[in-house]
Amino acid sequence: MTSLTPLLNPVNRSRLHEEIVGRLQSEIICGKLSVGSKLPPERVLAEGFSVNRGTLREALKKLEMLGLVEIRHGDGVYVKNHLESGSLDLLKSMINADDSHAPGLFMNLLEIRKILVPEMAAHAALNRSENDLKTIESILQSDKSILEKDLSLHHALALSSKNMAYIFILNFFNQLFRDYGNYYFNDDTNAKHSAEFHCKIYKAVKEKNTKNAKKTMYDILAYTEKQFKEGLNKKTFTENRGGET
Amino acid sequence: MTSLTPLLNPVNRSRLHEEIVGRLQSEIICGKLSVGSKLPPERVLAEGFSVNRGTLREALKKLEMLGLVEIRHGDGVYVKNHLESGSLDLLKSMINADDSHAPGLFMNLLEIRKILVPEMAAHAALNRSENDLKTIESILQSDKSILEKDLSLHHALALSSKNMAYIFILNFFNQLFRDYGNYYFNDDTNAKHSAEFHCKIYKAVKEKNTKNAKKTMYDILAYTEKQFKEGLNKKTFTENRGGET
DNA sequence: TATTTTTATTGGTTGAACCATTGAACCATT
DNA sequence: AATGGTTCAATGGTTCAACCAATAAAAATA
Repeated sequence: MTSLTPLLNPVNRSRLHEEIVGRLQSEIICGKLSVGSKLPPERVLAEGFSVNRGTLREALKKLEMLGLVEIRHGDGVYVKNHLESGSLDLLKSMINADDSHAPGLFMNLLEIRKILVPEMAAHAALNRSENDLKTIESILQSDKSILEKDLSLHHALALSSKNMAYIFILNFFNQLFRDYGNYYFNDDTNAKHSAEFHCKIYKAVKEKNTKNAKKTMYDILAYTEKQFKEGLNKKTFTENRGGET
Repeated sequence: MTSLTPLLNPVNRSRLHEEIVGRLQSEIICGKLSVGSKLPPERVLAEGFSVNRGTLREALKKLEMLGLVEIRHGDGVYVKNHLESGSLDLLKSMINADDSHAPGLFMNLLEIRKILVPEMAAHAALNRSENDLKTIESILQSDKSILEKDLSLHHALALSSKNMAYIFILNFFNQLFRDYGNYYFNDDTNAKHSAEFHCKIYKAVKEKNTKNAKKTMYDILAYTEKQFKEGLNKKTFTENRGGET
């Protein structure tokens, strides 16, 4: 199989409770369900959605984890203020669900990434072991796609930093870029820039040069941000998901 | 009620599926369940835990959201590499579950907070509206506890930054400090330091002085980090949770 | 009025079914 | 041998009908 499968997103075959999560999520976020108000009982909600109570409960459970509702045994389900209790996963959820706000939210994330990840690179350069270095080497020499290389490299740097918080936050970014990264890497100029970046950052980490690691990382992220910003003015956002190994 | 309820952790009245989440979570993280391996079928697992299948499913759903397993319809449930796919919520979960690693993980988070939140403060100073300023004022003049004031203030700054990513990441920190913050604020010297900080940051934001906002925030976070670091050498960590409005 | 007891509501759990998807084995065609 | 279609068993997804457990509100009691 060659590269004849350009934009085959994994078909959106939502499980039933996911559908319910999506609907309630948007109603909570847009304010139709006011903060602090009590939702109808599970039995009523289930009936309303024409769905079994167990299925509905799985949806509520997910909404609870996203920080959108609070479930109180014996009492009811209450709408929370997502601005006060929403989780990072909710942000991802919002990007995937709301086309009109997605570009802005995405740029918000790139902004933060630009602050955090260069610092991570510096820590990686400082704390990396010999094994970490070998791992990075083998990633760069592998025959994976440029996107996969990039994701793996970032992950390896997170591991090298020896800070679990970097690792988990980076997982969040990587999950996002696994969906939207091709929008960037499909451009040959961008791919070339990133390939150069891979070499530079490897060198900096090898030499334990924290300053260079930080600056190298910052430069590529700033470049990436610029490319996304320009691109997002032309096309709609969510149609850029997916495709190609 | 005065200060006679110092260390009453919210009684561990785990809902049944939470108990299961906890057990599977620790088995996955410690490596007893190897990455990529398939879990027994739901029906078997449920029997093993002496629990209904629906209950077990709610547990699996949560593990899926934490990035610990992948559920494939018609196939099975597979263990994922939490270092590659674990979410930020998992980090919180680990801190609450694993006493021996909690201090290290907590310090990891403080490290990142020290990088991110000063930048957020700068953005807040830059982008704050008149309304944002009034909100901050009323928070500082309220009669809430110093901890609650601190949490509210940070939230208000996040809102002022006009960057949704800051808001959601800050929610994460706030949820953590709602549990462990009293460990810091119960010390009068610390409380005094923070009260001064509140005034300083308010002034900086009012004047739209991004540099001062950033530095003021950095200073208090560095101080906080130092206090936690010293404190954690003396006592065990999780016994410091809780208590007191 | 304050406290205790009762009751109705509501989330949590259970058990037994059936539906939908997947992967593997098997078969047929080429 | 390789490809594509068919069947079948395993497994997650959903449904239904109960019952248990916690809560809040109402009623009874002191």
